[in-house]
Amino acid sequence: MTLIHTTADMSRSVQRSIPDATVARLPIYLRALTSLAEQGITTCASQELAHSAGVNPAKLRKDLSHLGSYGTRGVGYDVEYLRYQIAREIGQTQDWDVVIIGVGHLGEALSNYAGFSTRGIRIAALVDADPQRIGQKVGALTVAALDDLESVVSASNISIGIIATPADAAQSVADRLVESGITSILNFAPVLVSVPDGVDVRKVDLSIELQILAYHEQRKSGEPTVVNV
Amino acid sequence: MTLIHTTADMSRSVQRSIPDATVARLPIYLRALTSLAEQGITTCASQELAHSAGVNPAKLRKDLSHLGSYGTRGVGYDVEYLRYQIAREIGQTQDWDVVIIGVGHLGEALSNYAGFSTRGIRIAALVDADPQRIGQKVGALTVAALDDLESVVSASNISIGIIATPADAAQSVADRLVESGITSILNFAPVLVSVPDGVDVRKVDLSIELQILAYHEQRKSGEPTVVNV
DNA sequence: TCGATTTTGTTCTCGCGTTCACAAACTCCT
DNA sequence: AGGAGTTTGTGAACGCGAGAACAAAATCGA
Repeated sequence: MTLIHTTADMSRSVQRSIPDATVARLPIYLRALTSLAEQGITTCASQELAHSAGVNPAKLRKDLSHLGSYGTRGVGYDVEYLRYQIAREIGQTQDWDVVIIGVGHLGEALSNYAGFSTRGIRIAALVDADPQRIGQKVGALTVAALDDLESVVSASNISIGIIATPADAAQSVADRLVESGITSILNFAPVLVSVPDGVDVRKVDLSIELQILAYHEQRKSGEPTVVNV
Repeated sequence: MTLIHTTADMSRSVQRSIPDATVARLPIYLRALTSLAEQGITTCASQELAHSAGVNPAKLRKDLSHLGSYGTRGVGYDVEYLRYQIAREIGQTQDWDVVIIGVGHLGEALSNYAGFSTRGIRIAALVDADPQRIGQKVGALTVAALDDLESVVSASNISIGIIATPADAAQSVADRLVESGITSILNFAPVLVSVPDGVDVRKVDLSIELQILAYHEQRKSGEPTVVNV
């Protein structure tokens, strides 16, 4: 087997820094592989896998090449083996505990979202500032007080925080998450939160997604006249 | 066969094709400008605006230059004027009607989301397949039957569809949206939907966002101790 | 064993987006 | 009026990612 018997050269700096664009696609490949496995398919070529993931075969192969050589030339990829390798790479061999701050409609929807559990995401705690909300049950969880955020985080194995609060509370919540040792944040509040270096923030902005669609919609309906010869 | 039209007429046909990356940031600038206006600020330099939008000043200026020359050298930008110009460009001088398909937890959260109305997004209809859900009220809206999707869309001015169904229903819903004349879709279902050319689909995948964070989290905690084979 | 076939892993090229750096243009002050 | 000080708009350099094309490696058949 051609294992990458790394020469001492690899030990410098970051062993393998996978490009961001690739990292963002690995979960898609993982999902596609899981789907193939459920259909009883044990081997697949980059062609098929790329198609069911909606990407170019060359891009798929280049993405996978960042992880190592897990395919066999002339044959393709072993579905189960590749699935495991990707899962290991993106940390899906373990569960990741998450706290949701802000149990409004969105926070509640997130805590009820069925898709998380099969992808290694576990909602471990809910936190809200509203005294009337505190103590209420959402699914199997009880809403804790925002004041107790730090103790909630440190009492469990939580490593990711989801901000589902109104915009004006987001920065303060982010600060307290960082204070509690959280270094990964998913922010749904429509505001920019600033955090120290070393903390990752991803932002999901529902309004902006729709505004982008509206822009294109306007262009489509607006001026079909100018197109010519 | 892929048909590639002559590129010679590009100079005229697309009068102003704003780069995608810029379009995605215009709503952010708009939000920042609105915030400045609420503070009574009437003029701002690219420096400040860029800071409150979280981008590089040069990038901001280049983005704005795609819309036209709305600034004054030596002075900066008139907040209200620029705000209007961006709003006009991205179609926020009018309201955009949206239909949500799938009134589960997520669909309900979206229909209650307060942030839409101030950004020109109006939830105009809700649709679900579950007979028990049909006829129920969510806010001011009544849930319509999925069977009636086409008539719901054509009876109103709806131009954008939001898919908030389970994954296995998404493609079928997308097909029917396209059939109804919808050309802009926001897809929350964790599956790739394929649509004809001319239809825009944006995808929001909550699991993937968390999986990306988990990947970085793993790298951060995993190996500050480097390999040494 | 050898050639034909298949499919991966990688190299190369191209285009887009980001950022720097600077000229153009505007205001203010003397 | 003219120079000093600002700030925009844009040309140019750079880096990253996408996709095409090809060499390397594995299987299969004679």
